[in-house]
Amino acid sequence: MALRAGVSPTTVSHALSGKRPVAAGTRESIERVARELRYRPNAVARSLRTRRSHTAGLIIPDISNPVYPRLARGLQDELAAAGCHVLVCNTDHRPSNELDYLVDVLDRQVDGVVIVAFHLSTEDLAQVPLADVPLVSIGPRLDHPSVDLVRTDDGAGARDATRHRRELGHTVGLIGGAAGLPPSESRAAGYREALAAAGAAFRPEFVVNGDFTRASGAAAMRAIAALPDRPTAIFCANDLMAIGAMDAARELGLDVPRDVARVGYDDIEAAGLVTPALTTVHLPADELGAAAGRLLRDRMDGYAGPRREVVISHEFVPRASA
Amino acid sequence: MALRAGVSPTTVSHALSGKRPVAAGTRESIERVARELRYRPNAVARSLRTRRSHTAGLIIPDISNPVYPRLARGLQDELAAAGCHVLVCNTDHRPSNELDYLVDVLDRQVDGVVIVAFHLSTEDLAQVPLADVPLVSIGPRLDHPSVDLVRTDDGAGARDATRHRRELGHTVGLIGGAAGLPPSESRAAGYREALAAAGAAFRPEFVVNGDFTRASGAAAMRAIAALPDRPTAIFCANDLMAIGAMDAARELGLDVPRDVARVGYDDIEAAGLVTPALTTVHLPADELGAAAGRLLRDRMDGYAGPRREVVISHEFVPRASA
DNA sequence: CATCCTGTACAAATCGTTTTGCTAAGCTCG
DNA sequence: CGAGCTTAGCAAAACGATTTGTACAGGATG
Repeated sequence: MALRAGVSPTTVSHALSGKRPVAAGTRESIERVARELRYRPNAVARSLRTRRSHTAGLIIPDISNPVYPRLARGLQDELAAAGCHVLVCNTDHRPSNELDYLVDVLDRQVDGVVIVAFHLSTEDLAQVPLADVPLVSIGPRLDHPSVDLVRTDDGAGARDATRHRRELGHTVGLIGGAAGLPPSESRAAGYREALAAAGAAFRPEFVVNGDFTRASGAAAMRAIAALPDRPTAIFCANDLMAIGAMDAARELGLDVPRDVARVGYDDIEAAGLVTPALTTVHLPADELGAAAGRLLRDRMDGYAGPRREVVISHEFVPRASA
Repeated sequence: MALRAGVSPTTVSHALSGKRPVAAGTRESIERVARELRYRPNAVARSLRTRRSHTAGLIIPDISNPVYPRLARGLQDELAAAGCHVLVCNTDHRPSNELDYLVDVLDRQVDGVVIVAFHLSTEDLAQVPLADVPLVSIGPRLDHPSVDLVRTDDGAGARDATRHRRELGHTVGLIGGAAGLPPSESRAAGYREALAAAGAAFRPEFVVNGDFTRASGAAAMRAIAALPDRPTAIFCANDLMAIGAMDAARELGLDVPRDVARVGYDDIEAAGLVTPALTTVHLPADELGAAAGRLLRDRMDGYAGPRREVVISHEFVPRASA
C-alpha cells in the first residue's frame, strides 16, 4: 500500500486515521490508491500493536438453549455500537470448559468477556491472568476487582410464582433443576420462602428434581403424580420442564390445568404457544445481555471504579386462568 | 518469557511447539518457567505471523430466530474439532450488512466464513478480496471458485407438504414469505409445482405473503379467511407464520385443524408444542451448520479442488391428524 | 540575518510470535 | 588428524500495522 502510494507507511496510517495532519494533496492521493487497491488494514496486525481486538467473548452453556440467543443478541447489539464482535463459546455445562474457554478467549486478547458461569468459582478465577480485561458475570457473584455482575432476582421470581398459586388456593409442588446449579438453588429457595411466608408446611415429597430438560420434567411429573395426595399446582424451575410436566400429565389422563396447574420460569417463546398457555416468570434475557454489554463498554471506555452489580427485574406472566 | 527462562524466543517456540528438537533439559526448564509464569502465547501475534486466526465468521440474519442457534451449534461443534472459534454477526436482513460483515470478518483474517445470504449476489462477492479464504454459502448459489454450497431442497419440501394436504382432499392456500427472498421463492415454487402435478388450478387469491413473523402469519390468515370460498388447508413458508395463522383462525372462531389445516416449514421447537401439533417440514439446521463446517475444514486442510455442493435432505413431519 | 515556529513526511521502534538460516561444539570414522 | 555429520541454540527477518521522535523546508518574527 505505502509503496503504491509512494509514501511511507507512517503517512498512510496518519492519513487514514487522521491522528496527525497530512497535506491535503497527499491525503487525497493516498485515499485514491486505497480505493483502487481496495485496501483494508489488517485487523490482526492492528490489534497486536494497539492491544485492542474489538472482540469480546461470550461463554454460555449452549446457544441452542432458547434463553441464550436472546442474551447473545442483547449483548451483540450493545457491543456493535462499539465496533465489537462477539466470539460465542458453548460449554455444554462441562465445568472445565468454563475455565478453558475463558483462558482461550483471553489468549486471543479479547477486550472483554461475558460469562454465564455455572461452575466457575472465585478461586478458579484467581488463577486466570485477567490483567485488566473486563469481565461480566451473568448470574453468580465472582469476587474480583474487574468483574461486574448482572443478575436477576430468581428467588423473588420463584416467590412470586409460588405465592400466586397459593393465593389461588393450590398446594404447590416443585420440579427443581439439577442440584448444585445456582438457578436451581435460588428458585428452590424462593419456593420454600413463599411457603414459609404463607405459613404452609414444606413437604419434601412434593419436590422432585429434573435437569432442565423437557424429558426430565415429564419424568418428575410422573413421580409426583404417583403420590397419594399430590399437589394441585407445580412450580417448575424452567419452562421446558413445565412443558414436559404437561406432556406427562396428559399421558396420565390428567386435565391441565384443572388437575395440575403449572408455572414455569424463563418465558421462552414456546411458553406462549402451548395450550393452555404457560404461566411463567419472564427472564429478560435480552436485557441481561444488553446490561452486560453496557458494563463492558464502560470499562473499555476507561471506567476503573469499584465493581458494579446490576439487577434486572423479572416479571410474573400469568397466562392460563387456572 | 524467553528472558526468564534464560534462552532465546526461538528456543521457547521450538520447545513448546515441538517443531524442532530441543535438548531435554532445556525443554524441561522452559516448561517449568512457562508453568510458573502461567505463560500463554499471544494468539494475535501468532495469527499475524502464521496467517491463521483459528476463527471463522458466521453471518446470519438473526441469532434469536430459532433456526439459527441450531445451525450455529452444528457449525461450532464441527469447527471446535479444528480449534476454531466462531464470530457471529447478525445482519437483521439489511442487505448492506451482508457485504459489510463479510468484509469485516475478512479484515480480521478469519480462516473461513459461513454465510446465510439473502441478498448477496455473485457480483457483490466479486468485489470482495476473498483471497483464498474459504466461504460456504448456506442457501443461495454464489459463483466463485472457493465458495462451496450447502442447501436443502426447499422446493421439494414444499411439494411434499402441499401434496400431502391435497391427498387428504384439501384445497390448499399459501402464506408465503417476503417476496424476493430465496426461501420464499423456492417454497412458493414447490407449492405451485405440487398443484400443477395434481392437475389443480393455481388460484392467485389463495396466496398471501407475510414476512416470516408470527404477526404477519396472523394478518395473512385474516385476509384468506375473508375470501368467499377459502381454502381448507394452508401451507405456510415457515412455522412462525403457521402459528400466527392459527392465532388468527382461533380469533375468528374457526376450528383448527377442522376448518383450517396448516402446514409449516422449519420444524422449530414450538411446532411440536402447540396444540394441535403443527405438521411441518423439518429443516435440519444443525446438519446444515455441520456440513458447512466440514466443507470449511476440508479447505483449511488444503482441499483446493472444484466447488462442492451438498444437499441436506429435508423430512416431512406429519403431526396433526387432520 | 539569525531565530523560531509550523507544516509535512519519514525512520525506527514496537507489539509477540514463528520461521529460516547459521554457527559452534562435539562426535564419528576413515 | 581432518572431513563430515549431528546436535543445540541463537540471530535476524518477517507478519502489518501504530506510535514516537526527528529532520527538513519554508515562512514569520525580532
